[in-house]
Amino acid sequence: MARINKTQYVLLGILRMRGPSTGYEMKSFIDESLNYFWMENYGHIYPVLKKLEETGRVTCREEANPGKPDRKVYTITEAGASDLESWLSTPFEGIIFKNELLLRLFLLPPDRDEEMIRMIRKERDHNKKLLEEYAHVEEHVRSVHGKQLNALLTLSYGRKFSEAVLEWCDEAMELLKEENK
Amino acid sequence: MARINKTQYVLLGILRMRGPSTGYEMKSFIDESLNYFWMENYGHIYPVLKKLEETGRVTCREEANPGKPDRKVYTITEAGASDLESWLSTPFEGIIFKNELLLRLFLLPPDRDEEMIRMIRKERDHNKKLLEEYAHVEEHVRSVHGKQLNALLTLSYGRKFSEAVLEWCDEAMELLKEENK
DNA sequence: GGATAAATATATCATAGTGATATATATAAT
DNA sequence: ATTATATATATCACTATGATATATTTATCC
Repeated sequence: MARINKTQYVLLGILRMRGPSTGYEMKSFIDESLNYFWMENYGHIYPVLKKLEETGRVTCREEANPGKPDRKVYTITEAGASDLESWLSTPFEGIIFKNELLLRLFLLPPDRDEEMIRMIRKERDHNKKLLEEYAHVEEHVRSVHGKQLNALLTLSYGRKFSEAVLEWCDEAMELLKEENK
Repeated sequence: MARINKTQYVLLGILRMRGPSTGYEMKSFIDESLNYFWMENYGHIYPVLKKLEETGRVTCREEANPGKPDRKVYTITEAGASDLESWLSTPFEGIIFKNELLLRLFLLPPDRDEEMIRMIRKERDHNKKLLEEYAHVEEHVRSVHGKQLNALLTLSYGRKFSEAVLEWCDEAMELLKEENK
């Protein structure tokens, strides 16, 4: 199974959703909206945009932008839209998941419980903060977009996940404390 | 912040934990034990092993292995162990998380609820299966290793996560059904 | 007022990481 | 008898990441 470049579909999807945009605008949008479950960076966005143009899936018009680099405004073509649709209809792969906390806990030799506890506590704090953020974002989404189902679904996923992590942290700490009695 | 190659620490950690091993054995171990939160592949393991040897963090002895390629058995050196320790004491980054399901839900235009439901159902089934697997593995870990805290902690993380996903799937389906009434 | 940071906008580079594939043989399962 | 799996190494092309370079305007801080 050939590995496929998903960035191209992210960009096509955003162009379809938001209309003509620059690479910079799309990156900002990704950072705001997809950040909890997907990320992209310029080092990938610009080359992919170039390739999308070469293969006729987007068109580009340059706009003068006094003092700053010219804006390259991309628009999705019909070929691009149909390409996006056909990708959307393929079966998808699961979640790519690399958890450095679990890796470190696993690699740490026995009798290093203090370090474990320190790491777990950090993770706990982090997820507490995330949950607060989600609450704010959800409020914002509900007020601004009416019922933006997609956004709400992805948000609730993030919330469920962080809640699960919090529970796990508490249980893990309990286990470690018990062990040290 | 320079990006660092984590594979090297995974390999050093495994060598410290399991003693002298070949690349193949370490890959098998990763697939069995870390698979739920970390993965590595040969395309990275072999080059990194070579580099670890060049930088004196492992030693290598070749063993004849009639009919098959020579086994290259790697052993962690003191330099390697201290390098591992110093990495273990650095602050760690969060979870790398790329969720293709959420991406697709987000990119799908409105009024495509059937497709959404299909995707969510698939995710639900997948996590149901995972939970069953975890139950078996946990039994095995508890019986074989006595109280292997690390393994139990990572397992319970996986369980919590899948449970959260199941809950989310059910809620998401409810939301979608309500919307279509 | 002057310095600093952030926003706008493009792009490239080296390195990290992935999936497929090549090579070769023994053994186990169908 | 055939096929799949396990053992064992290694490379390749491509994807993805983080840092950095360039250049200007605008906003913020002391």
